[in-house]
Amino acid sequence: MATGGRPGGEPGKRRPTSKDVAAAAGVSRSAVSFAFNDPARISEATRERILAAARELGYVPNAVARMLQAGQTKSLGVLLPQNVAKVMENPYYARFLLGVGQVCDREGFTLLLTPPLRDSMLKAIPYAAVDGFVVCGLETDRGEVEELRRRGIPFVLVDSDAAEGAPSVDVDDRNGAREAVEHLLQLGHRRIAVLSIDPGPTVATVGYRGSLSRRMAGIAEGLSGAGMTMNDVELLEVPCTRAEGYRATGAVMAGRAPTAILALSDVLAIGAVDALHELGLRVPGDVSVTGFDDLPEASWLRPRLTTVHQPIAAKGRLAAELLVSAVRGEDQHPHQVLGTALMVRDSSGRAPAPGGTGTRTRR
Amino acid sequence: MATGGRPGGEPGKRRPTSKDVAAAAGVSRSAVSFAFNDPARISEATRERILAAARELGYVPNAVARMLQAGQTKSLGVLLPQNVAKVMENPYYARFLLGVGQVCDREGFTLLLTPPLRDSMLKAIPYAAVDGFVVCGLETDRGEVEELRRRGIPFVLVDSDAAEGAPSVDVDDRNGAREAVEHLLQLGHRRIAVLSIDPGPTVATVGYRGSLSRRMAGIAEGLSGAGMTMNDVELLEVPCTRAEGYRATGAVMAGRAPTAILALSDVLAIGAVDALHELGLRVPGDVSVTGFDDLPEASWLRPRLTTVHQPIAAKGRLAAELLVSAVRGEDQHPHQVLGTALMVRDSSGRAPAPGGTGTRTRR
DNA sequence: CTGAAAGCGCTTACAG
DNA sequence: CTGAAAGCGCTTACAG
Repeated sequence: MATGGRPGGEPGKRRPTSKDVAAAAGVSRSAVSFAFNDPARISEATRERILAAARELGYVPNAVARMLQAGQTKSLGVLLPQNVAKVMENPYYARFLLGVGQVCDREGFTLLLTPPLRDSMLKAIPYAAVDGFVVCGLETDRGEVEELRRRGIPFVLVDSDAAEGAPSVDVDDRNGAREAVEHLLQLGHRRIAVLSIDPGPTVATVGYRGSLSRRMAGIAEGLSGAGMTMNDVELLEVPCTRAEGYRATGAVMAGRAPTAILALSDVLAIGAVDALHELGLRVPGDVSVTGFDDLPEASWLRPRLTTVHQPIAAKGRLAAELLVSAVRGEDQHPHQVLGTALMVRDSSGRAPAPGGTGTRTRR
Repeated sequence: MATGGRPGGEPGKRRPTSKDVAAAAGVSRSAVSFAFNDPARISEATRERILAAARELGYVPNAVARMLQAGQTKSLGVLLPQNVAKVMENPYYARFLLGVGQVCDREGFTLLLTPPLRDSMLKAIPYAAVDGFVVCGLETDRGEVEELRRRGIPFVLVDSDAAEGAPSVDVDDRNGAREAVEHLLQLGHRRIAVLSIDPGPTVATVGYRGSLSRRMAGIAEGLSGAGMTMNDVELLEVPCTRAEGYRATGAVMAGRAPTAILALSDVLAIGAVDALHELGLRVPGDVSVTGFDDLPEASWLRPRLTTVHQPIAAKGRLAAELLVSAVRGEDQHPHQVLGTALMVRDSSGRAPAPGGTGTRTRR
């Protein structure tokens, strides 16, 4: 429904209300309501008359009024860390929303996409007509979670830092990242570039947050097994798009030219592979590439991408299920962590002979 | 916000209302409202007291109540032809929603995804708290558009049959499909399979609708240039997923084995290419494949997909812009048609020597 | 079987 | 500068 007085189809016509229908059918507004919601309570004749009047006037009950009265919206909000366009550009979110959508479809909820308001995810809350929020990638400091909780609105945190007691769903980012590094190290790679996701401005003041911090920790852990530290890898941080992965890879290959690129998202890895091909380099012959996410696309590509699988849709599904429970006031199962797994495919291989860009064909 | 009494964070705590805040701060409810919406109207001391009380109680204004009173929701609905999970599985929609999202972000609207209710797109309308709808792929018969219009809710039709007077956005499907066929015919293909999107049950009773009907017409037109008709091609209709494209291609190659597959979506085409590779067939050496949409993925793949480009994001953007105009009661610019263009890339080539599966390597 | 009344939580002219 | 009152459009006990 639309609350606005101005219609699109027939300009100038105010949307009819139950009062209009009641008048047209010569009954009370309650009778109109019953005709729609509890047909058994009125005689068939009256009901037919009301429904006919409604059809005639183009009446449908106002959704907002109904929600206010019902005290529920039957709609779930997804509080996004970026604007809608950015999110939709990222296949990761399409997959995540698929999972959330499965639950919405099954439970009869509709799905509201809520981007930050004036750069704040929390500020968007009072403008969303929903029964609760799936909060994506909130860069939590305790304050924000506390604030969420104080408002008494059901919510589930995804890809954040687990805040004690707050229902949340994560994957084992640390383990996934560690496995990816170890894989590359085992293949003999020592000059590794980490193609990471731009953590935004807050990183300077508060350090890494959420999944990114766990992945960084996993990388450090993996490196330490080979006696290396984060200082021994080249770290690039870019927005999470194929184009940026492409661009950054061009830049890094023009410089210290690693033998392996460990990307923290498949989208970035895909851009990296393209850039390497464009430079006339073979993947994995000259440079190995690993991704993170295991998007469906990762195995469509040639070479098929070696990447860290995370159950994205399942994460969305679980988050939505926890949220629906919370909305219904059922018990909470606070902190859930789903597993990751390294998928070794074709984009990673042994490091080229040590010491050398020698054999490498540069266009 | 959430209207529900049951919070997720602190169970049992009723959400505070402006009345609670007013009581705590010792002022009237109007004062509370002013503190949030028109701070200049009250003294700084009072305002601070109110805001402090609100913070203390975890109060945020109820979005639904606010919408009801304002007569607008600042949110746009997308009326989907399928459930949310299905839609999110289709990269076409991700791209379309990207376009819609750009406008929402810019104009400060939030985006509600509304799947059909009991198989009816129209039935979902009275449950959506939005100012208007982008209606995707409605299988219009005049009745439904008429009903939409009578309800006085702003709407814009996308990928439907243009209904006179109803604002709508389409692409030139017919031309796109015709170009794809002509391209294959020019390359010498005569045994062509059309891998089409399952039109759903209504097709039996009312024939093809919307973009699908236009694409079919374009194909027929293209074929006629070579003295062929629809009877001379093999038509397969499957749900629009990569997996179904894969499956159908396996089936069709086991049968009459065309030299070209014209898919009516990139997702299907991608599945087709995979299936052909799996069968040990070369693309385009043994079989040519063309797609429709020109998803970003189409040019990531090897071979890069020959496909019909349609400006998906632009379509979403334009639809949302028209809708926002309608919501604001501005003038309508009814029927907009965006262009398509054949992108000839690497998945299509000359038909193999006529007459023969002879040279083909079958695993 | 039907109607008058209260109330969901907010905002906003209107008085003071 | 602040408060009491009406109203957004609906639903639902409660009387009749």
